[in-house]
Amino acid sequence: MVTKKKPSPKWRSGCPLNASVEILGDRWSLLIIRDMMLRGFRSYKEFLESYEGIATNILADRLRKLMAHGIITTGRDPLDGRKVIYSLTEKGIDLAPVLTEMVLWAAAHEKTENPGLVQLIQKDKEQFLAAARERWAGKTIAARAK
Amino acid sequence: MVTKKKPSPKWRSGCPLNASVEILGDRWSLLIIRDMMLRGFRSYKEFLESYEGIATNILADRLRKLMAHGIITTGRDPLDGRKVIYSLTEKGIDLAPVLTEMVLWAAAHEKTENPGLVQLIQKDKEQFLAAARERWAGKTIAARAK
DNA sequence: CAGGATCCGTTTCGATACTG
DNA sequence: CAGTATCGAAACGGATCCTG
Repeated sequence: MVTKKKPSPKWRSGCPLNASVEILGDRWSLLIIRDMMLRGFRSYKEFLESYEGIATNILADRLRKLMAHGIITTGRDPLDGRKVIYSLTEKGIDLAPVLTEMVLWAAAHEKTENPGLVQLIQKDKEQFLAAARERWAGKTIAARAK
Repeated sequence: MVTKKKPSPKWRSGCPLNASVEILGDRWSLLIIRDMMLRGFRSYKEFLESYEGIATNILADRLRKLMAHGIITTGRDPLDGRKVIYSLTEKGIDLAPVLTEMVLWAAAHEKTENPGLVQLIQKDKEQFLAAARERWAGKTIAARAK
């Protein structure tokens, strides 16, 4: 039989978000970004042991995709050359407002976890974002100094 | 009836977003919400013909899930009793800030589509959100008044 | 005809085992 | 520790069928 090939330019653009939904519309990518941004995770092992229980191949795949999209970078821990660490890029850090709004929405409408963080964000959103940005800016530079 | 066999308590909670990632971390749900919020889509047919090309069973499934999560409701078009229309609930409308931040992020970092809308949002985010909220509040009430 | 439900071949995901 | 290989399970897409 003649097999129809799918070259997979399936996601035609034309409306906002069409391109980014590939990365933002994925559970694991979202959770990895959240864990880096909100919990400070940086290593493969930390993500693996995160209690969502991601599989090793899926984790590797998503890290690869996030790198391909320029949202994270990889490098060696400057303090311990054996360890591989991941860092958010500028583009990744810029997702903080998206994550923040998600957390606020979830807190308002779903049963909320970690009310402390939520209250902190609610109290001063701008300051929280600035702090997150600064914290990550330093780490990114450190990681880039390979 | 269809798949009702989903106990799957796989998603343990403990950190913000864990509960909501099920809906926010799904391509199709995200696109449906976007199409309702930004493009004013309301009917099954409109979603189906949206150029992302969703399959009928997938669309029906996602609409069901969005309803189960209380993000949309269904009802008859008050102007045409034969038509089924979907509306954002309050909870759904509250996703506007999340969508807005996503659009801004995508515009800043991916090749941007529909620059007009993006500029509109950038110019006055708060006013855009207020307008969206008001527009939908009216529609929701109209849809519920039947 | 709009709004789905059902069946089925294909693609992707994910749990586990294994490796440098 | 940081991943790859494998392989069954689930999701997807597409056509078709059903119901009001």
